[in-house]
Amino acid sequence: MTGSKEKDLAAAPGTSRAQKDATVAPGTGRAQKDAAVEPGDSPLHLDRFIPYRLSVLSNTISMLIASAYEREFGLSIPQWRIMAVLARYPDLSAVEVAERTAMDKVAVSRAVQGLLSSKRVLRAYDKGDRRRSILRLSAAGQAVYTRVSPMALRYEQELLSALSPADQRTLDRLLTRLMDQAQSMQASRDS
Amino acid sequence: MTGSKEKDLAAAPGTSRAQKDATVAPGTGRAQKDAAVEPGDSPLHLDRFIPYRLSVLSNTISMLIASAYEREFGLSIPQWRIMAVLARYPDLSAVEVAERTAMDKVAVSRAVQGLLSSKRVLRAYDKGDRRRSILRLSAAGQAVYTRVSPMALRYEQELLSALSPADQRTLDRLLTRLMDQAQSMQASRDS
DNA sequence: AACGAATGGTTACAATTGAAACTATATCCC
DNA sequence: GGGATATAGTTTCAATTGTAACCATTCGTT
Repeated sequence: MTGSKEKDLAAAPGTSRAQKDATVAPGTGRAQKDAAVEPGDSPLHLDRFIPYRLSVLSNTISMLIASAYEREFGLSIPQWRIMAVLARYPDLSAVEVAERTAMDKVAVSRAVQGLLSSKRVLRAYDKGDRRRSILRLSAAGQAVYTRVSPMALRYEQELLSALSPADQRTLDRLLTRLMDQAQSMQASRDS
Repeated sequence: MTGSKEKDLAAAPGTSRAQKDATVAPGTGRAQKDAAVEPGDSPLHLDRFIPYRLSVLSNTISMLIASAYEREFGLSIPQWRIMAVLARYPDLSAVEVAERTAMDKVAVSRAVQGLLSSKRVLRAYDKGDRRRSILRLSAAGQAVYTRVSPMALRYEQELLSALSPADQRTLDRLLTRLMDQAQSMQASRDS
């Protein structure tokens, strides 16, 4: 079936060959490849699309940081988030942790199980409401946290060092605004 | 086993009960809950941590938009990305698509299979190199794209409408800088 | 007190994703 | 020409994640 099926698609002359470079820097002289579509013809360009760029940026950063404390402490992102919130607010229940970490309760349950078995979190149950758990870092968990958190903050600082202090403050403000807007869009959809 | 195990953890007086509100607005007068930890005692506060905020923001937006074109066109995020890039650059191979969509080749392979079976993408093979595929939108795929992309752009606009035009330009600039920095951090780690 | 609804949390199962192995073709080098 | 090596893409298997169902307990109502 290699016979004659390709021809209608392998149309553009000089298309198939060429191209050794991975990034295809624009403006390299020969611009034949994209001949069929004028830039601007297509209304949406992925590289300019803010949701896409946010997603790629966020994934890049998360993987960068996560791989560091995964490698060094065997912590997953959910586990690390839980430790961070328990470090500041001990004795939260699982749902309270979920609210503060933007995770759902299933994710919290699973991550807590991991933290329990690695003995980094202790769990008790509320006397007055025996459904509620009461979570806090163990001494070992505290110790891990005091080593992980400076590392995380260093990564953040290194990232932000690409921005002037003024731009850093602006970023903070823009993120807050965008988050508010995103939440209101979500709320209006769910209404 | 409900006997006496909880006591060592359910320590803080008045801790277990109380708390009806989900968000625990700071500065509500009674600040007993967090008694054990002074704010500032813990070096890292998740709500202020840029990588965390980026992640939550990005996920919120992605889910918001994705659920729309999933519901209306049965498109997943990877499929939608591929269509967007093929709309602008027809006749790319799978790895070229991967490069332009920040996806790996396995993800592209799977998404392309979906797009092939829904007849929204056509695949041919390069005459000169029979490993290379040549992908482009079908007429039906084009038609879907011309309906999806304005929708995506409307979402983006609605999101950005929370920012002044000047702030929108600033956001663009900051995202570029941060992405460059993230990539250079990644590169220096892999080195 | 007793029944139905709500809440906290876990479990089970399906769908998605990631990593490694694999097939097929092409290139390099002798 | 013929083996080693690289590249394009798919498949396979394991791990992660999402969704729904599920206990247990508590609350609200009568």
